[in-house]
Amino acid sequence: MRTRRQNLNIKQESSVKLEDVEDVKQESFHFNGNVFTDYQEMVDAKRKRNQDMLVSTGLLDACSSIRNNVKVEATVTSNRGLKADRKRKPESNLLRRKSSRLSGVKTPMLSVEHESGGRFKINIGDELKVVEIGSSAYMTEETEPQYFNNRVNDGTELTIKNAVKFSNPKWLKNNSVESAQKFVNEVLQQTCNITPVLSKERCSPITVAMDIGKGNRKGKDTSKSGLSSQLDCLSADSETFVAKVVPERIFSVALHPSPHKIIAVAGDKRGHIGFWDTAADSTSSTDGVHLFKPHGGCVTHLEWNKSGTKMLSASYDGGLRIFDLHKEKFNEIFATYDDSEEFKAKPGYGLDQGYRYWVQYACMADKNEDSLYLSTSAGSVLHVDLRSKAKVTFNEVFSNKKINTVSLHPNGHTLATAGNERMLQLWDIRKVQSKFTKKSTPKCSPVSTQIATGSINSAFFSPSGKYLLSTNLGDKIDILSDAHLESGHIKKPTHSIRHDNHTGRWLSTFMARWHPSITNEELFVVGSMQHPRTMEIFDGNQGKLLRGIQGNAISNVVSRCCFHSSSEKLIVMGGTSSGRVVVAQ
DNA sequence: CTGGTTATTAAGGCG
DNA sequence: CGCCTTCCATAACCAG
Repeated sequence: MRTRRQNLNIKQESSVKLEDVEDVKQESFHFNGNVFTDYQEMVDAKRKRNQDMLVSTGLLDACSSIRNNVKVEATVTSNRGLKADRKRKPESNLLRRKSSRLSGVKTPMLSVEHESGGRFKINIGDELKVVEIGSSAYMTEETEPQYFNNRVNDGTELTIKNAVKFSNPKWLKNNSVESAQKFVNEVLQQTCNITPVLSKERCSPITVAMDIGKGNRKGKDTSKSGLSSQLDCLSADSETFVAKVVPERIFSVALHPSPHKIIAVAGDKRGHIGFWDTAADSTSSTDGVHLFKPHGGCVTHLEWNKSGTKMLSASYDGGLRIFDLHKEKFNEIFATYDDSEEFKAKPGYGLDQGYRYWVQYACMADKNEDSLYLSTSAGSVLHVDLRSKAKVTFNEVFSNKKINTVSLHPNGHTLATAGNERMLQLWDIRKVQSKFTKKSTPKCSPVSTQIATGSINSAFFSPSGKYLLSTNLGDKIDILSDAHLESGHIKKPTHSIRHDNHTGRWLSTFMARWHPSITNEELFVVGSMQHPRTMEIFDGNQGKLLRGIQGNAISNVVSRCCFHSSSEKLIVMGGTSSGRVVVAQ
């Protein structure tokens, strides 16, 4: 908006200037019906008009009062969690990129030949010498990725020990491997051995009190219902609610389903996955944080299975892994490869199209780790069924542009895709599947579509299947009711909530996400650009904001959020672009 | 119509 | 504290 206005101003100015140039010849200047012989006089008159306008409309006062009120208190960044070990920082061979232009260095014939994953190949002058520069602080001069797409290994099994060791050494300690091993054995495994009590008490659902959607939450005593009091209680005020869990920007978050322990997981830009046992002994040096690096690129999705024994991780590097806490491995279950001869035996052979092709998103179909849906930057959607012989049961182009998320309706056959083509599309998977097996049928088309005014960051079906929730760059959060029953063009969302989704390129995009439990009220959580930094909880039925969580623990924009699966206690987590995780409970 | 350019965004690191 | 870098984003705009 500001940009547009600025551009407009520039345009107006420049057009005025052109007129002025004309006027110079006649040596008179026109403004507002008056003629000026002196250019400066005309400019002054114009400035006075503008100033009067600002004063008379009260804009100046409003601006200064807003500025005073909005003045953000400097937040103290938490020191909990991962701590950098300066001694371990690689010293001399560290190459940091510096701007030659800004430091006034004359450039020879420089050209960037190729850039990928932060690695540059630069041609210098006539020699065409290829230089690679590691952009990441810990990357040394060793260059060519050892494995396809910079993956951490060739797809063979990945032990806890190695997963820890692949992490950026700057954030590791001497005992990191042992403490991670201990965490898996003593915390994760034991938590999972206790039978969940969730299902038993699910029959007493908490209900939404109708009076809490009215903005400020004053009627505390009138609403005694479980949910509203829980919403009120949610707090992010304590320093113990935040920790640095991964070194870099968080792309994905997940909470372990155990009702006994709150274990938060976050995936970052470089392929790290950090676990945080929020109840860990505060005397421990890492505050219960354990770092692994099973991937070579952004970890775009993390998802636990129902029992909490396995966790799927998906990455831009094209690899999908399952962290199995009993096997104690981060094993690759599927990975894309190009059509090089050496990969012929791999199930993902020939999928990778090289330049600008990557796996954007992957998720389980109904928490089943054998059935996975993937979306790619090229607009294709794949279904990977590990039980089938071919593994890839379809690979179909659904869009001309990148698809950001896929979501399967609980009915098992309606798939929602959303992406940069500004379209939300619903597909009948059964038809796509049959098209893939019998190659005769024509191009498959979506059952229904909804057009958005900007790229769509995400679209998810609610756990009950009633709603479809999408977050788009037209600054809207849209809720569609019974979208899976629609056909053709969906004209209007049931609720359309204005929401600033303009995160820019340094922050992960917002994706509003549902509470995973099926209850009467369907809640969703989303990050926000608001000051002070906020996590927002909405009521999906009403499309209304129920609670904005703020507090000392939230010192950055929380880009990615999720709920704990417990239907008894509300627990929300969020991840920021500095690798910090907030848990509000 | 399309390929190229630029503004925008937040936060950590470094001097 | 102030400046610089980050960079697998998007959108709007502009030139060819």
